[in-house]
Amino acid sequence: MATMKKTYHHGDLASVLTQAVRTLIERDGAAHFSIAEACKMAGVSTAAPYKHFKEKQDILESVAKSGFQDMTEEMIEARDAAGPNEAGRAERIAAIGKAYVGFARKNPGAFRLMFGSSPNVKENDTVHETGHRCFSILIEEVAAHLGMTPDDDRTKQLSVLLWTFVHGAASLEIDNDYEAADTVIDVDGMVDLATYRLLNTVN
Amino acid sequence: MATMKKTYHHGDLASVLTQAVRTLIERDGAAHFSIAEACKMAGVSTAAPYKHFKEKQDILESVAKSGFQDMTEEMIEARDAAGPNEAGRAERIAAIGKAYVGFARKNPGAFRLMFGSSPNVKENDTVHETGHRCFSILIEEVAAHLGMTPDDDRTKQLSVLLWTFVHGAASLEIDNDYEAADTVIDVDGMVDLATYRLLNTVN
DNA sequence: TTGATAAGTTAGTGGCGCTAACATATGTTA
DNA sequence: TAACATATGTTAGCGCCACTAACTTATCAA
Repeated sequence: MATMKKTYHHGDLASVLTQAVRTLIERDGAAHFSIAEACKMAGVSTAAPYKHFKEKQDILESVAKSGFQDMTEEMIEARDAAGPNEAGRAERIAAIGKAYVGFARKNPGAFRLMFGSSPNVKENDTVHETGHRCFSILIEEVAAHLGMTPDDDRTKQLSVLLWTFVHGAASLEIDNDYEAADTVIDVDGMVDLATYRLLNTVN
Repeated sequence: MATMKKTYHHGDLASVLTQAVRTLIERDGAAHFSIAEACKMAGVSTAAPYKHFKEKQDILESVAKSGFQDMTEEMIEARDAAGPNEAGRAERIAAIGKAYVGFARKNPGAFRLMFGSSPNVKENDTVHETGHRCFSILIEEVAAHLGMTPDDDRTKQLSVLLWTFVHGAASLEIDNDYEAADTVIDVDGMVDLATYRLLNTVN
């Protein structure tokens, strides 16, 4: 399928369109990209997408899902590169946080789409599930750190605390809001520091 | 001006439109509201706004500015209600953080507009300045807490650390992302806890 | 070979942001 | 008070967009 050309049928339009949209989202933002332009990039008419997606929203959900998959991969990779999870070591958790911010830095448009609510792509079941699996990477690591189960509410509460910080860091960085602080900001260093302080013993 | 009616000239269209847009932004998001609908609400033709604003973006900047003013007021009020700023007390700083989250909760559309970047309203000088003044509320409180000047970089760095957390909390809450954690979350309580832990001694 | 279906096309609709040309109200000055 | 300049409305229309209807062509299975 990938090598088909010059046929009346495109061959793999759904995934080509998803990729084109992802590119446009990084350029224009999820709110302002146009399907029409993605069609030009893919070399098809503006009506073609509607054979694969019911509406614009569906394409965005497809993009969000692929974003969550990429983010999960990058978090796992960063975690594994950070050494073992031993008592008192916060490096693996901090590495997950820095991967989270790193993903946002590289894919700001996708990041806003994945976590924003206009459009709200999270009500789609598969997007929701993919996002949930992404969050569970952090949950598992915090559970191991605390010596508790992933289901324990103390595990969840601490994970949410950590998530909140890195989400703020990612958001403020990609939206250029740190500029208001009039000082040089080392976001990764902040994540290290905040992880250490927020983990500080059990609640 | 406020009581004029039935005249050919509207009287106060700019501020009526700004208010209509702010209402629509809360309903549809800053990306999806339409000027046309705001015109219907104000009872004027779709061309009328362009006598007061060069383009859609200008109306959004007007909305963002009024949002920052409201947020600043609410932060000041919450801070003053939290008692004196004495050594070891973090209540005033936490109160500012909770007011930040509270503003976002009550005005999610305006909040996203103020801190988001699509559309980017912060390049407008007066918006930028109003936002800067808002941030300085926190800076001053942290400076007093540390016994340092607002200009000291340690003051700024710690302020940014605190801001990052509350911004994450506000964003995740209004975008319904905490749902992924599958547990009850007390955001205000989290802000208290995080403020205490992040303040913990000097960097 | 054929016939159902998948996946393209063109043409068109209604809504949008925005502009041009025009109309009317307001306020200043002779 | 008359008349002009300017501010602030109007209608009409452009080009772009999401999306649909009706049609055409390719693919695959019987």
